[in-house]
Amino acid sequence: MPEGLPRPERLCGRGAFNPVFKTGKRIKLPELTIVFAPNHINCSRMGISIGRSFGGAVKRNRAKRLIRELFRRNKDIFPQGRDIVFIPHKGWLRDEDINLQVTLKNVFKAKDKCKRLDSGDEAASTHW
RNA sequence: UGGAGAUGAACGGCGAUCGCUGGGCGUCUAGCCCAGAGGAAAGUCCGGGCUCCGCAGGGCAGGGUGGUCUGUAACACAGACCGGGGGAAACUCCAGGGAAAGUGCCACAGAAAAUAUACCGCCAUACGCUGUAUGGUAAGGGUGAAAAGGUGAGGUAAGGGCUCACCGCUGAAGUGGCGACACUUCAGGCAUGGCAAACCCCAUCCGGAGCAAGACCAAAUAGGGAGGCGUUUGAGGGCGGCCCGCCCAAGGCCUCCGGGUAGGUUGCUUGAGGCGUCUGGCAACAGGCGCCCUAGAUGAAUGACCGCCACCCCUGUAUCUAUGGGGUUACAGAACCCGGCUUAUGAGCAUCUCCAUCGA
RNA sequence: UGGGGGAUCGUCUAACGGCAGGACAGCAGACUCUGACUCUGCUUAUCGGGGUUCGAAUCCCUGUCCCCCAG
Repeated sequence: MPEGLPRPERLCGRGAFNPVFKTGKRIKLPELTIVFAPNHINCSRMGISIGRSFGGAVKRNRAKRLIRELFRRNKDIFPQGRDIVFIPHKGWLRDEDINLQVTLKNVFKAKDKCKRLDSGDEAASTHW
């Protein structure tokens, strides 16, 4: 799988973000919240929503870069054909992101299992 | 060597891999090459450029500035100087015009808070017997943040610029300086208590909005829209608020087909640019010559990881030094562009100045 | 990004440059057999830092935070 992240694989504009927020499922982790919805395209797209309350411009850019890097390096963990939005929480960025990678792996593995068993998206969000 | 003050520059370097943004080349796709955050990019507190409002008119209102001169595109900025405060000095701080144009305020306390006045006092006179009345006085006490020149001497019933000397103040003249102002002489005999960051007066400056300005392309939706000419009348509208003044302008005629939302393109980075040098100037700065091109995103690019060197920190061995581990630091991220100001900041570096000590 | 407004007890609010007041809340006491109501008393505040002034919540400068508008 290529490790690039060109513009078609990112969410741009309010028109791309709003359907995800309206119809998407949410997974809440202590570090961040993940919202995802199916998009009817082959590849999956990602976006980051981060408000002013997270910190200054340096902190926000830092968080965005780290999340983008994580997504780009580990595309195979994430499900295909989804729009995924990451919302980092306030106290993040104090620790390293190694833990986050592992937890994300676990999350989506569990989700795949549930999907196979229940053949639905609903089961994943309850545990996390 | 120690302490203090002022100013300036810069915050790792090289290489490899995977990514992002812009530009160029290319068979326009694969790919290759080049470039890619700061001194504050921040706050948005001032001043400009640029764009539109037709031109950016006059007065009033409103707002800014406030020692002088100079610099500048302009400034609330900078430089030099003047005056005052601080410091032993280098140096530093000051919204630093006008209180005799007018209005207002000065709580409590105090006799009195600004045309002066008199609580305790002091003195004189009268009555009277240790007080009362009248008059004089403002030196002393007391109040207050502030009490109507200060100190000393003479004088006086007691006192008082009442008189004198010095200081301060005010006015006039002269000299020096572009000027703020300084100095000298003479006169007045003390008059203008403070607050203008209270209203205000004086001088001077300011048209409004802002790149989401503005220009262009253009799905959807509605059916009209746009441009030009022109007369009577002057409705209505526009020119930051009001008035004046100015302009557009209904109905008419002619010409044309567009309109403008979602979205896109542009504005968008060559500029009051930077560096070096010479000349003028005390300086800020200006001028001449030469060289250079140095981010341009739009859910918003500058990241991750590895190696070597450099620097810093820590622990043990060790004490010239070597080895091991960790870190690349603080504040912080361009959003039309400049000049400032303010604020946030870690460890240092360089230059100059002053003081103290030691040495020659 | 640009433009405008604001910050006062725990909460809502008032103030002429001169002792920061009121209501609710809290605490204590009184009343009551007890509680509620009522009464009395107390506690608690001018967003931070400078300046002007004798004196600042108020005037000026500067920072922090919040709200609104344009899109």
